[in-house]
Amino acid sequence: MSSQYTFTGQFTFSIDSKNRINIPAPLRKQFSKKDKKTFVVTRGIDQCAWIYPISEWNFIQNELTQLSSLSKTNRIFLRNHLRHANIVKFDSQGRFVLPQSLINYSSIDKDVTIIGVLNKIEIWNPKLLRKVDQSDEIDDQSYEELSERVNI
Amino acid sequence: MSSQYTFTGQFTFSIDSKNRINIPAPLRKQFSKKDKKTFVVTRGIDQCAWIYPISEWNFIQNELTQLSSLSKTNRIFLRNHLRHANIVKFDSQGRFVLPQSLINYSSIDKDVTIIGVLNKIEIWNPKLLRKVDQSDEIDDQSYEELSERVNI
DNA sequence: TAAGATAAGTGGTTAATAGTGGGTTAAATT
DNA sequence: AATTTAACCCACTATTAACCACTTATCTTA
Repeated sequence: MSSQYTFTGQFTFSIDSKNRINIPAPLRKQFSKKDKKTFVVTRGIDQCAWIYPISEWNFIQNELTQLSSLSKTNRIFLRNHLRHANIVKFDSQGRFVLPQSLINYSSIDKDVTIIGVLNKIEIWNPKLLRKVDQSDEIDDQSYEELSERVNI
Repeated sequence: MSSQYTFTGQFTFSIDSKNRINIPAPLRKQFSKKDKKTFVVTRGIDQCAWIYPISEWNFIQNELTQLSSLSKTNRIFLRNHLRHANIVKFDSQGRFVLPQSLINYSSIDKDVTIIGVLNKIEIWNPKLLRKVDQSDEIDDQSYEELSERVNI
C-alpha cells in the first residue's frame, strides 16, 4: 500500500528564538484535513529529525506491532524509535516547535534545511547535510542492485 | 508500460529576469488535461534540468515508495533524488519558473535549449550542450549493445 | 500572394501569500 | 504563588503567483 503523501523538494528556513520551524507551504498544503495539522517528529536514522503526518505514523506503528519483543534487535529498535516520538501540531502560521531533545540530536543551530522524502519530511542542519552528502556516495554495486528494483 | 508522452524536437528560448522559461508550444500541447499544467522539474543525470509531466513523475514515485528507509543506500538514494524535485505549474502564457538551485546546477545564464526526449524534456545551457555533444560520442561497441534492444 | 486573424513569445505590474518576528493570554509545573 | 511553557494572535516584509499588455511570428483564407 502506498502513501497519500509525496513530499518532495528542499527548502532552507531558520529556527526562531522559541524553537519554532516553519513547514514550507508546498509541503504543508499536502496535509489532509483528517490529520488536523497533527504529526509526529522523531529521530531520523541519520542525524536529522523525521516528520510523519499522524496518519502515516499510525500506519508505521501498526507495522511495528508485528515485531516480536522476543528478539533483541526488535526490542532495541522499537525502544529507540518510539521513545523519541513527539506528537506536535503546527500553529495558524504553519510552524511547530521542535523539541529540545531533537534540536540537540540533529545539532540544529540557526538555519535548517527541510527536505521532502515521500511519506516523511527531514529536518537537517545544513552543514551536516552537506557533509553527509559528500561522504555518503552510493557505490556502483549498490546502484546495480537498485537498478533491478527501480526503473528511472 | 509505455508513456503517453513522446516529446521530440529542439528549441532555443530565453530565461527572463524572473527566472521564467517558456515551454515550446509543440511540447506544451501534448500535456493532457488531467495533468493540469503540472509537472516536476528536477536534476538531470547530466548537467541539465529534467521535466516530467506529473503523471509520468507519479509513475516513478510509485516505484520509489517500495524502498524501505531502513536501508542506508535507499535513504541516500531517496533523499538525493527527491530533494531536487520541484512541483511547478506553467502560467497562462505557458511559462514556469525554474528554481534557482536548478539554474545553478545546470549553469543557465540567458539562453536555454529545450529538448524533447520522449517522456521528459531537458533544459540545457546551449554552450554546455554543444560541449557535451562533442565529447559524448557513442562508441561503436555501445551502439552494438543498443542495437540488441532497440530497433531503429 | 496579400491581408487579416490567430497564436506564440516576452516583458512588466499588481495583488496575494509565505516567511519571520514578537507580544499576550492561558495552562502547566514547581 | 511564582515561574516557566505552550497556545494564540497580530503585524511587517519580501517573495511569488496571477494578471494584463505588447510584439513578433504563424496560419488561414480570400
